[in-house]
Amino acid sequence: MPARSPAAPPPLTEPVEDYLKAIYELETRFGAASTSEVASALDVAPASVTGMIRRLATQGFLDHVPYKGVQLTALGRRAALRTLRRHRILETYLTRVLGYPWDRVHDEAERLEHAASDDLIERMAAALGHPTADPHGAPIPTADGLVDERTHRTLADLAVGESARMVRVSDKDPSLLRYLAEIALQPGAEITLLARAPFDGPITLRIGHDEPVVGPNLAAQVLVESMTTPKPDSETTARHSTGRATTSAPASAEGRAAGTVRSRPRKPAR
Amino acid sequence: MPARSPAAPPPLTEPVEDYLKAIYELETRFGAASTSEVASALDVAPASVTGMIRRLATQGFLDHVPYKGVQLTALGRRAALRTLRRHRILETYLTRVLGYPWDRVHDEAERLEHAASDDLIERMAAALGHPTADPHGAPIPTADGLVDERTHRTLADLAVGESARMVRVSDKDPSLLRYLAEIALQPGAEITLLARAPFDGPITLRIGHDEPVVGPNLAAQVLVESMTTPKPDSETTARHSTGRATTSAPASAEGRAAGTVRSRPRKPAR
DNA sequence: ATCCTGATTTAGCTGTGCCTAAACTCGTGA
DNA sequence: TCACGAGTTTAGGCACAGCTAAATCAGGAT
Repeated sequence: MPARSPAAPPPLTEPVEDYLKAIYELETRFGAASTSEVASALDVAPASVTGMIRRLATQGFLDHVPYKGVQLTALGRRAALRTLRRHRILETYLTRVLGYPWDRVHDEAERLEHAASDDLIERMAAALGHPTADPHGAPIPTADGLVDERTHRTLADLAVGESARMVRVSDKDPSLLRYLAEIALQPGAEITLLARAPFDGPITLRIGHDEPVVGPNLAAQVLVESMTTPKPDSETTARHSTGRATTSAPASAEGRAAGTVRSRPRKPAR
Repeated sequence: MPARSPAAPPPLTEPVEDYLKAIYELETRFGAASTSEVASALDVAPASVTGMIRRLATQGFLDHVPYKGVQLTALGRRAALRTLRRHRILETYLTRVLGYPWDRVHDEAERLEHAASDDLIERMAAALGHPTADPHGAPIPTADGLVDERTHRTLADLAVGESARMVRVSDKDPSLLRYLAEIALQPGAEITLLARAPFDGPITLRIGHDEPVVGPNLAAQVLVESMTTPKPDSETTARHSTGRATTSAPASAEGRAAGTVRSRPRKPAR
């Protein structure tokens, strides 16, 4: 066996990849990740997260300010994006090539992402024509770590009468995904918000010829974009042209001086 | 999350699957597996094998007679065959669908076999038309644990002038596989032994229009079968018809009474 | 019959990654 | 201003799967 090329980094363990990925996702959603958020994302005890975070910090994957939170370094972000790329390419492959329903790809990809080689992932990507979004609309990072980091409005933000195109939904809740498929609310779908009952009540949509009524809870999970372009491409196919994949690296420009952690812009603790 | 169906066995860990698979392969080759054979197959220290074997024995996967050897129980054999099925279907899929060269599928399958769900494996098998042999000619166990356990002669056993069809070679040595591909010595190939130099010397073959000369060492690793059938199918494709997959279970009929281990039929220790 | 040697097992230890229980911090509400 | 509680961290353990070194066993050679 050839003794691993010069400066090859030791491969990350499965839990390490999971932690980095989860922290990345929390960071992009909230601006920072707290111990308990990571704990509940990974379904482990908070004390376990503290331990793992200490190790990851000493290995240079993240900065940790005790009692404050955690933030990925460039190294950690690169590792997280690599895992995310694998996950999303796997999901796309399983759906498009092997006929998996979109509510069942997450768990499978979750396990395969740690076992697949870069070579395999790139072969799958090539077989798919280098897709830029997974079946749930999540952008696929490029091999050198660039992602489309645009944020989107949710279905709940639409005004009455407004139309939009469905962009994305989380891949983590199978029953939600099954329901969305039932009412044809999938990436690319055109939606018009017909009515909204008062007091955070149910929302009536038009999707094709159907007029499903959904709760505000569900609506808040569905990301949409305004329909400036007439109809770029509706199916889950190709999607080369849509000009995704912009930058990601410049996170270095902001508060990263030795452990600075920006407070997350969320509703106050209670 | 649904609380796992009634009597679902806890999933096996990756090392456990590796041990069972390795022991199965040693058993079919030698009739029994010794601690040191397992150790060198898995590239771990013999002491580690002793420890793992004890655990596997208490869990009912194998019978262990201290200082003598180890033999799989029906439970252990089923687990081993399940892993073997995954491995070989993965190898076949990677080769046929994703264009992997046959010398690089082993490592990839080795990792994926622990991560892929039964569902994924069966989808791949279906996409391949339920293959019965992998790219190296190894028989693929069926989902309910039946394998073609026929043993074969090796290329080294052929008489001068005899013809045969190449059946199988181990998937574990990439450089050997690359060389075999170079001289077109792959499953299905028709071979005639033209000459054999004395004193265990090199062997001259005819394969198509070429006449490669190979060492006895190599020849002993290549399994062949006589060409009774005129020419069933030569390529690595299909291979439905070849009537593989017979029984496997009846291993119970022989020396399995509480730890009986048949001594292996090999050349005496020195 | 005994001894030697190689194979095997035991003993004791390591690092991961998880756990619970207990101690500590921080920011807030009174 | 200070105490409370939610959120974190520390302390102490456990299971897994590996290691080395030392002890033990089996079986062939003397």
